[in-house]
Amino acid sequence: MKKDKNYYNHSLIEPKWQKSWEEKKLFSPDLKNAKNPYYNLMMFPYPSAEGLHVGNMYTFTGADVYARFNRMQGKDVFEPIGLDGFGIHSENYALKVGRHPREQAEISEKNFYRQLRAIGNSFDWTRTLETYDPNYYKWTQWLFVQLFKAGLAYRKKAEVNWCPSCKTVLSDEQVIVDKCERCSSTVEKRELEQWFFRITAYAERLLNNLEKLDWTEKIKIAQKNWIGRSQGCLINFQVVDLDCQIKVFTTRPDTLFGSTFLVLSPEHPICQKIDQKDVKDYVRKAHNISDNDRITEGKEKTGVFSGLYAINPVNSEKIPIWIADYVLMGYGTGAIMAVPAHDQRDYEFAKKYNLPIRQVIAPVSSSKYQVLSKKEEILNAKYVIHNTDIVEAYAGDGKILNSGEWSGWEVPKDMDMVIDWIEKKGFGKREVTFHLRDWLISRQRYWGPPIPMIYCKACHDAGRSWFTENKAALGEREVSSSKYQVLSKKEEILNTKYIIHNTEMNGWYPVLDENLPVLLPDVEDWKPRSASSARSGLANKTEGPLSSHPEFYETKCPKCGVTARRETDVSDTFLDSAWYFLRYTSVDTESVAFDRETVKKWLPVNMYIGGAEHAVLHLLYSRFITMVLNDLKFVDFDEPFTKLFAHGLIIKDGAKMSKSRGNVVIPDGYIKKYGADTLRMYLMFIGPFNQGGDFSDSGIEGMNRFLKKVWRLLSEAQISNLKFQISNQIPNDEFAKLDTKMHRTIKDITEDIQNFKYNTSIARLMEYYNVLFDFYTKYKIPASPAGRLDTKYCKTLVLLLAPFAPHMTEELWQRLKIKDLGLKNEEKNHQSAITNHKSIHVEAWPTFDEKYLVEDTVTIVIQVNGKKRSEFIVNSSQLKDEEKLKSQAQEIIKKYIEGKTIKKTIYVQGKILNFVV
RNA sequence: GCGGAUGUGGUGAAAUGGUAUACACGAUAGGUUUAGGACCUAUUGCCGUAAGGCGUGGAGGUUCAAGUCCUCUCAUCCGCACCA
Repeated sequence: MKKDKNYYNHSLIEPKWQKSWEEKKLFSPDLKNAKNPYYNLMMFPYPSAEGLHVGNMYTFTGADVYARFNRMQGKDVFEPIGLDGFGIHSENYALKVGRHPREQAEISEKNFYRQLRAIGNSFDWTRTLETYDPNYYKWTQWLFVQLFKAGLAYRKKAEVNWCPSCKTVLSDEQVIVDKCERCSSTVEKRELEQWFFRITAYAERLLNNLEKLDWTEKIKIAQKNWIGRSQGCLINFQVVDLDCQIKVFTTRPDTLFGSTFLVLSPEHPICQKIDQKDVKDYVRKAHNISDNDRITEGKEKTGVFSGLYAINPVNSEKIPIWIADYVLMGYGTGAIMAVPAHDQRDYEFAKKYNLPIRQVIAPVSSSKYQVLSKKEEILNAKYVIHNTDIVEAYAGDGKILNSGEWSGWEVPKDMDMVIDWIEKKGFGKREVTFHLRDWLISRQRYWGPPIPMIYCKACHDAGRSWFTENKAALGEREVSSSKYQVLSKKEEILNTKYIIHNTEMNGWYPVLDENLPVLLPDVEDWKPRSASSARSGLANKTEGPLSSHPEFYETKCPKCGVTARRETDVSDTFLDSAWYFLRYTSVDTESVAFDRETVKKWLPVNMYIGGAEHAVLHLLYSRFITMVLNDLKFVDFDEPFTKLFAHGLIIKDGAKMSKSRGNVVIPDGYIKKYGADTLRMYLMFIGPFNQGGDFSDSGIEGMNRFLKKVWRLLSEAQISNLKFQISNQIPNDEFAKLDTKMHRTIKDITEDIQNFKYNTSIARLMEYYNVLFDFYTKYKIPASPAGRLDTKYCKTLVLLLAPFAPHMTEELWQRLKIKDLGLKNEEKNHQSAITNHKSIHVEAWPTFDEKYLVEDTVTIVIQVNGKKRSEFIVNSSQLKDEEKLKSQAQEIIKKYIEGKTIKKTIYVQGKILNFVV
């Protein structure tokens, strides 16, 4: 490449400013005293070892443009960065390359921070954090203890998702259909005793708060669906000849008369008690197949008759109880009342097993549903109808029939009428059910914060637990959380998700605060172990690598002082990231997790930018943890992120970048060749920031060309002190045009950046450049670019460009401030000079004036019947003179309207003149 | 099945109900250059010599005027999924 004097040497200039900004702490706000705090946060990355790819760079740059824009608006912007380097994803990579996770973390950290510096973001480099740093995870463990003491962390034996490849349990949110979120292995079901966080206690609040959040709508919808609130009715069915009731949950209590059998999930407690071979076989078989197989086996329903009957409380009918795996234990009560006429699944089941079908809803006459309504005999049937011609269930509205005193009612929208009736009779009650389940927090892995809990067998045998000694504290908690209540023994059996403080908690004590952190020991055998090799201290078949290290787990009971055993599982990596935004404000404090005053000043986060893939993972967990901290009076807000913007995804060849696909694009090569500014702008130009796009390097040359053009226009080709002379040769209206264009550009770009429409912002910059270029080319003055730069037109260009191309604009800005520097220095020195002048990135963002937005002349389009036929230019002052414009226009388009009558004329001021003929 | 999104030139993509394709990429021609690159100029939705016509996945509708609003429909992508 030929290097003339005007050559923009990005490889010299970019590192120069990156170093300068960091050294001067230009982007490190004074957290205690900032007047105008603005917390601009991008979801922190987990440092994959290939390094930062352009997908990461895309999202970070997008967030950075926003931060820089706001900083120039006069806000004290805090844009921290850190690494989410604990957890399965990092450990799996370490496994792959055969390196110890700690060693790999060091390598990744170095590489990632190097890359993050090279992209030129305005990060606060004085306040970084890494989740695997003991100074950080000490407080992650502290947080766990807080949840435990609040009764929100508990152990229970439950059917959990087990990834055979990662050799650990997973939370519901980490199972995608039936595959592990990390390695895509099919997950298995295992009955294990595990630590859970009681996020379900916050289900209602997590749902209701959504309304007040200024978040991307689709994320709110995803959370809403995941929480999955449904309102309905709990109904008790007495089991015939047994002192036992079965509770079912239904959202359609109005169809109760049509319930002709009950169905239990194979995991339902009652099923375990039935001593009947076919039942036992079925239950065992159902247990052994994965959820996905249940679904994919053609959806053919299977089941078995339990031999038991129940009484339908509304009409005292004796109805059979069946067991079928289409009923899930994890939702509702694990038992349903089947209404085959009005539920498709029940219908299919009834058809297959020849069970009675009774219609109790008559479809409204306007309904598309024909099959039921045309059958007179069905409508008139009194009671049980076997195998009628009904071909599918009808789930819509209509009139209730065959239902005793309900017959003739319209199907009520909110079911209040029906539920009130049921409650009065006393065999059921109003109930709300959620899809959300408790957060399974333990992981049988190495690379995470050890769960800071201690199990003491002596205390266990004596029936002691932390709770037995702290009942009072806990009681308070129970009152403050509406949904959280201790159920009776009986309810526990039927409703396993609410098992609280039962014997499983006996013997458990949290590690004392002064003993935190529980350090993750440096062990050689850190790899996940197969179940068979696990040494069993507890009843668990499946434990993490730390369970082979007595020097780690052997400890003293905080209560009675005898030898006790530490928990050897580590916590889920999503716990690490559920509170990091708090820690950023207090990375240096050693006495608390976060400084309350600073947090109060800076949080909630003003703008959180991140990927939509975290809709039900990180974002839900962070909200939950914040609510807990709010309840425990550690923070005074209960939502962590006021605004959330979901950016798009950069894909490559139509697919998400991933190492398995081999389509990961690393930015380093592009940065080396074109510079970070070019790549930043290219990425931002691909499309709207919330849409992402396909990465191809075809357009990158063009963007580099644009930046070089700007540089050429404004850099000092010949060093000169010539001032810009306003020459008489230049007509005044040329300046008026420039002014209009400049103010228009400021307005458009300001609005576009606020809406994350970076692509059109850049387009406007290019247009503006083109106008300036034409102007300076046409008039060939001033003689020197240095003089050009010192005009408001060019300063504005540089300022507007600054958030996108921070390095080049800084260089230009500093040259402007030291115009004479070049006279004394060689070009080389010039490019490496750092000045003490105010950085462009803290200069004021240009403002526009409405009065300049009005143009002198306007083009009016002439249409005939809505079709464009011509146009003409009118002086703005004449726009109001409608009659004159009309006659002018008619003259112009004479040939189109000759011989026709004008029926109507529509004039849109300054835009369109439409003749209807 | 439910929910969300997206369909516009050769490509990435613009368009408060008001000139469809801004801004780029690519392509073609010319200039400049020892050559290549870079740079500059012009052209570039489709059909047509032209006049003109046709064009925003498809079919209707509302309107003086529809990419935009309404109804139906097709395709692709992404969530969730036997949720009672």
